[in-house]
Amino acid sequence: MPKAYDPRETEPRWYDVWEKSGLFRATGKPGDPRETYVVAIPPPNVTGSLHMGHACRVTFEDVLIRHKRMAGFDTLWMPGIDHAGIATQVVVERLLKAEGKTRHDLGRAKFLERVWQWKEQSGDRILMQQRKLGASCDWERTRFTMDEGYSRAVREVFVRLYEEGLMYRATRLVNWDVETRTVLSDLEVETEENVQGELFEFAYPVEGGGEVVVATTRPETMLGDTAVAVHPDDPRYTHLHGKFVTHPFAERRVPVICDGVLVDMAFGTGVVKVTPAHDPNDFATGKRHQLEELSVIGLDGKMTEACGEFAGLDRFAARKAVKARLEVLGLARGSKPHTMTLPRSQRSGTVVEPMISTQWFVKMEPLAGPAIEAVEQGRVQILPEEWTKTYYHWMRNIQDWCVSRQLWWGHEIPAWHCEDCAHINVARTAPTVCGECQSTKLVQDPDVLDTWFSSALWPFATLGWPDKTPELERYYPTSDMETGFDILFFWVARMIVMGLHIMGEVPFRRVLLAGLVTDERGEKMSKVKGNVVDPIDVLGGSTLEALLEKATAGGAKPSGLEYLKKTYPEGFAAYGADALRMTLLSYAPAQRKIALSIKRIEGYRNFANKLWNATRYALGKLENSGAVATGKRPNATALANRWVLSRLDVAIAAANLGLDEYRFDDASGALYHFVWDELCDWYLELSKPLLQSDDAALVAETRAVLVHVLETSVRALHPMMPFVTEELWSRLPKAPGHAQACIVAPYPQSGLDAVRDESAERELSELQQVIVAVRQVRSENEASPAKRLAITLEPPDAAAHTLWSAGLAGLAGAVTNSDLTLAATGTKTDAAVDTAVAVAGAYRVLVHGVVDLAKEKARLEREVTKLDKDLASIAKKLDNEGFIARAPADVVEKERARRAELIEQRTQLVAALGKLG
RNA sequence: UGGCGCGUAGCUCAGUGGUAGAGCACUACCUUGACACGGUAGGGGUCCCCGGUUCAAUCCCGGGCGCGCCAACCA
Repeated sequence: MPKAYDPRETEPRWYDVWEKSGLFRATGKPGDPRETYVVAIPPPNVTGSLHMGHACRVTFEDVLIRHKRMAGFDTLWMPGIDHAGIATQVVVERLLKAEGKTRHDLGRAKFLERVWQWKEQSGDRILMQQRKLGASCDWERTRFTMDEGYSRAVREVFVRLYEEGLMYRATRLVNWDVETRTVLSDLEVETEENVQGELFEFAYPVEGGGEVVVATTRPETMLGDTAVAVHPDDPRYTHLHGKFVTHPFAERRVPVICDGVLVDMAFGTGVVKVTPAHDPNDFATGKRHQLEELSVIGLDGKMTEACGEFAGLDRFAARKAVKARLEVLGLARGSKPHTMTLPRSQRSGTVVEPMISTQWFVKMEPLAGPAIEAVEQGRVQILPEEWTKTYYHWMRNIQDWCVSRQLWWGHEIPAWHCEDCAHINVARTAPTVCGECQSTKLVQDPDVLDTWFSSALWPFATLGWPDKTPELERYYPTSDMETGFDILFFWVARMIVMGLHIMGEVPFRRVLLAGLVTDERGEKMSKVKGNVVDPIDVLGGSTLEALLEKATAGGAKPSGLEYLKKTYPEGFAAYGADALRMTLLSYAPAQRKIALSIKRIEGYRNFANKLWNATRYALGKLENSGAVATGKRPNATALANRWVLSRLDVAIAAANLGLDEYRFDDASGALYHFVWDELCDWYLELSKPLLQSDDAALVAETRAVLVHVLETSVRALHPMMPFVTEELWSRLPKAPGHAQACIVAPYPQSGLDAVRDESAERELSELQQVIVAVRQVRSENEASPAKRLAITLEPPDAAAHTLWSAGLAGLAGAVTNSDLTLAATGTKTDAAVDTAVAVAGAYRVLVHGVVDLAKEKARLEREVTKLDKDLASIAKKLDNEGFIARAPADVVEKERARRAELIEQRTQLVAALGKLG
């Protein structure tokens, strides 16, 4: 067995074994008596390559699944890929652009062929990358949101909603992305804050003389102004009520209206230009006053025919031109800087243009009610709980959902427009004649559906709905939905809505929301910043040169490259999937940010190596002994053996609890600390003298405990670190009839695989205190651990004496490399000048032959200072009458006992100090 | 403007009404037969500030300051 663990060899080998042996598969058999546990993966975009966010999803979900699989559930982890409408179309259009073509050159059918072609060649890449992280999905069930069956589900839901009056077509002011030329839902619009813009003022001449000055950040929209509004109570403008102003470019009379909702008297001039066709507030105002909605910006972002001399200009060019013309006409009234927020498209980044357009909408209010109720009643639990408030807030203020998109790549809308009577025929299959006029001139709606509309059906569409499949029967509702909090509205809320409405049942029992993975400074990873850490590089390692090259290719800024050089001067070692997984798990999942640090990954790489070497040690000690892990807790009599089983029990209990309650940090932390701080630091050290004992029964017991504890620890860690644990498990000697592999071995249970033994813990902690005291003296006085020390130990009472004479004395001597003499109970040895006196709990430890008296004095003084500090804080309580009178009796008693012990310790140390002079 | 959250060691973060923790970093010593991807010992904190409740507050409550996210938004 090599001295250091190398994940590069182990990981692909075991993954292959698991997958080929069918160990990831759910049975799917209706008769299987096991309870089910189901997770539907948040499907990554087909355009995507694995990033840290995905790695986080894969890790968390794989941990959940592996834990439940080992715990005996019939587990199904449903994998898949999302067709990602806009993102994918943009990528393929970019490819075409390189060939000097647009999608319009190809036409719709040819273009879609190209997208499918592209999907075939790159679609599986991310699935392969998920495997590298150890994802134990049931791969044979992999679904794509544009599969034939899935499309049927989408169509079915659309038609049903339409039939129920919940899907409707309407002309509204919508968010328009002029770059990709499609409508966006409210959620796809992001606001850029603190943009420095200008507030431009100009005058409208009032009919019959005078003028009113209005202000705007978008001068070009004045071409579509169909009113000027003042506040009805504004005394400055009462003379304008009922008047008209003249539009300087169009031959148009524009009415002055009074509107208390739109106008804020205190802002600007108190007069507002009203452009109903291009502003949400103005749109609402227009409805209130029956104003004309004049569209002046076209879907292509250019000014429309209605704009006269400005027609055809790009919206931003038109802004300049309008301003210039107003200057010429003498109507400009200056401008001032203005801080504002800009709505931008999440996809293209372009400024979103409010436009009047006819689109398909889902009526959300009737659907939101049950979705709120389901959470209120606990049928869906959201963790961390704080998010439920956010969920309610959004659901209670819900707006109708615009679901049509002017794209080619996506689910086609199952609606056919009649060219003769304009009737809209919504149907599951293409109709041949119009249901209204029997005309055969039917044209399918050219739009596709919002990708999130199909995603909303994910938990049941993946299981075969609308067919009544056995899978659907067995695995719906799913168990946990684990995902990033950033898509709570986009996806989770909509899945709950659709699950309840279509299936009549929640889509999952729990929602587990995780934070965003950022770089170690807490900054979002972005190609431009150059701080993207590719999970695959972490697994297999990468040089700084390769990292820089990749960042450069990704378009990183020079400052980003500097950051890379500074932060990762050595590049990455091959840390392995287990190390990355443990690192991600070590952060509290609910944190808003998971600030991933490479140093931390290195720490868990070291942990994997620690576990590897603990096993290496054990295998050496077990060789040819016939000791095997039986899967049953061995009987233990020796203190160290009882103790390690007790500590293992505590760790197992914490691991199970943490895994059940979405506290992966607690679960992984408990096992990490058990393995490193207790198993390796204490038990393995104590086992060395035990295994050298002449007592054959003791040696046999210790071997049995050693192999059991290690094998159980490995099983307990498996969900988190599947690769190294599978490898070690395969090497550990096991009794016949054991499980096929660690991945399907039973998950350890508190009380079964280990058992709490409080007296063993108490007694061993005394041993630890004594050992630490000796080490402290050694470290302070005589650096060399090679020097053998002579020690006298004074036990506080007869019981302690018995314990130590029964074996602890030998252990302590062996571990501290010293000859330990156990003093008779009640002896107070008069310490010689070269003897250091240490106090370990109630024990007095005398270390003889100490050379450096000055250092020993310093050590004692430090100890006394610390005791004084502790005593002062206790005194503050015990001297307080209120504390004695009102604090619980056991708390008071505890403080008194502690004070007594500290005073005794102090007395001992002061006496020792006196000896030193 | 509203909602949610955060402020704890140099850094990244756990945590609790009664003794303040981890990982990394730091200091000293140690290549001991599992492991230098290691061991032993050690240094390091006004738990953001001000009030209140309490015998006792880092924790609960109120206010402030700073920061983040989400939602809304004045042309």
